[in-house]
Amino acid sequence: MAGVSRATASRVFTGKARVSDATRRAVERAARQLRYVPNQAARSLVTGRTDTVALVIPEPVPWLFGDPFYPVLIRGINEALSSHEVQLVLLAPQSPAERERVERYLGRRPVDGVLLTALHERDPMPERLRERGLPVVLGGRIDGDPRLSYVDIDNLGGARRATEHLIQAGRHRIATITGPLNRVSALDRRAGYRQAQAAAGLPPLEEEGDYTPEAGERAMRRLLERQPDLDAVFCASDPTAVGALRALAAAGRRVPQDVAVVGFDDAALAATTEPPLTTVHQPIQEMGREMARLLLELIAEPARVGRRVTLATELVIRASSGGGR
Amino acid sequence: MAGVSRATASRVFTGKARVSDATRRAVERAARQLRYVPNQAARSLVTGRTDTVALVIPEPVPWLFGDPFYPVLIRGINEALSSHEVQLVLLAPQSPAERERVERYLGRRPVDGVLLTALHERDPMPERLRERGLPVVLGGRIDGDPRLSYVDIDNLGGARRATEHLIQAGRHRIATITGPLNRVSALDRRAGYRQAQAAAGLPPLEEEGDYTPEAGERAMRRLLERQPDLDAVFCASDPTAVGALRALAAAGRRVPQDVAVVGFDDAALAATTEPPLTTVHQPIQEMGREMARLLLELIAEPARVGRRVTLATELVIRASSGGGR
DNA sequence: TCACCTTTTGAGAGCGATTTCACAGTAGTA
DNA sequence: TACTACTGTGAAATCGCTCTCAAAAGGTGA
Repeated sequence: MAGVSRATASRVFTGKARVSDATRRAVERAARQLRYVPNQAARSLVTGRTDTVALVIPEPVPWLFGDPFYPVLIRGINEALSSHEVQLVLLAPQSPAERERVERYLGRRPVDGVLLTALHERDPMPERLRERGLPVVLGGRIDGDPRLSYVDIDNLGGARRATEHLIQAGRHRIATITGPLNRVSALDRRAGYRQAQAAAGLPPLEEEGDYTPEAGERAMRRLLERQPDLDAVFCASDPTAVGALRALAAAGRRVPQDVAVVGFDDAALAATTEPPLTTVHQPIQEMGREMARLLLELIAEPARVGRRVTLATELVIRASSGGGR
Repeated sequence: MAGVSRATASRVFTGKARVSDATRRAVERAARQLRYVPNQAARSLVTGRTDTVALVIPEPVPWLFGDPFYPVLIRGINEALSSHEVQLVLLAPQSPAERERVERYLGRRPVDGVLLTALHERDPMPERLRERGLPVVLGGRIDGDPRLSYVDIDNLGGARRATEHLIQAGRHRIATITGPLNRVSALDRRAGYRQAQAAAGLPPLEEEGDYTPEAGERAMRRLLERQPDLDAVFCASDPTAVGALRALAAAGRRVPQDVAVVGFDDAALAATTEPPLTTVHQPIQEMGREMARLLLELIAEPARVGRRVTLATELVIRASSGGGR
């Protein structure tokens, strides 16, 4: 319709090669009239690229409690992707069967690369995908093949500084409510707590939670039974801290006068608790950006060895820990 | 490697044609050794199918407040999809620019069909996608081209019954806090409230919210100023009702003795408010199932005319409305 | 005007699968 | 034994695009 060969038309749509202005316009006009859009499958077949990357969120339950973790992460990812005309798709398997289906699906290479988050400690999925030749970047550290790239938050350092903050505020009977201990992030946060306690010569006092307020509340009650005179608690997540605050209120303890509380996440809800929550800020959007950057690198240069990035956390001091250091 | 032609190997992987048991096993063994997986792009090119459908969630902000709306919807969708070996991918554009990119992307037909939710009243996206020949099913009614298929919740009927319930409980000064009025669902719920009020000869008393607790709290305060002696409020969502409860508590009103409260959604949080919330249950998982079913039909038979399904809602009576009818 | 260089364009191969069509075997029937 | 009817398999076309290579067109300077 534009009076040119398929080759030239293709040049207009891919935009790489030079085409004279006149023909470009003719082709574009024809395309508009015909409502023509290049077929993705045919294009992928020859280029070997789909210009799509997947974010796999194998989280069965809550999209993180009322807190915009994924929206922020996604915004960061899209930020890095947008300049490359790469589309992000989400895969959210809600059961083990669906996880397997997602893995089979990804094996057929409908995407150029995969971002994985919310992994458990020894999840085999990333390694299997990498073996199939798919570029993979993890959100969150995992102890495994050193060829796997990841972007992590400095959970250990953040937890250590949070605990140190409590120690410097004069607290001496500091407990912790951990996250689910099959998650590396939970282990790292506990390790940070332990380091700080050990350095100050204080004994650890721990109860396991699972990052939810309900578990946090139960764990706090158990801690109060075990050690009624505790004067501080480091919670491995902000929702956990919310639960702990509830349990403390129910037990008649004042925060921060009787018990200081520190959380982790700097979720939106941290600023709105009563009292406002001292917590560890994690740069979620930057994490997304960095994950996407690494993945694009890996796609461009698949032979590349695994790269690891750890992003710094920052202590945000509010009223729940008894104020500034 | 299996000593057969590509044609036969293909027959094994597609599974449609008959292949002798011996060759099937030989091909499968070879595939396993070679780690061979059919390439999706090449397959799509010839079959014209991608065995993928997209769920587009153009929601910029909260993935619905701490409430698993999308996980439940997704579970329903996957339920209907799983028997057809069709993979669901999510597209979550977080800005107008990203929405456009998603639309361009879908135009290249990387999916067989599209599910759309959380639309505003006059959103042009579904119509544009349908024009491009993409099968589309909407989650939630939209007034537009009758060729568009949708699955809706009976918002009007649910709201009407909720209001009637308040009237039958002897309330006579019943207000409503609506949702964002650019959403069809919010308009329908308001219409249901109005119908019930008009039928009982009661005047409407309305404030606009946006389905969030914050807006609900503000709206409730405004209502109390406008009509201090109101004795009931119908809230267009459960989070809205949570906000309203906060405002009522702050104003010293007892629920349900002074003011009866009814919500809409039957979100998880409805059962845990103080007092537990009377609300309108919507069958989210069934909605997802039905959306996927309609879409699969449409993919199989694209010429099909638009189909509309409305799912019934159900009033769940708890303490916040003063008990049983 | 001619030789030479640069830009623009077209012909055709090829990406990796599926699928049609025809042809061997193999078995069943007369 | 000959004929028919299936089954199972392979050869080759095809899907819609991109990209290499070579030729045509357009410019430049002598």
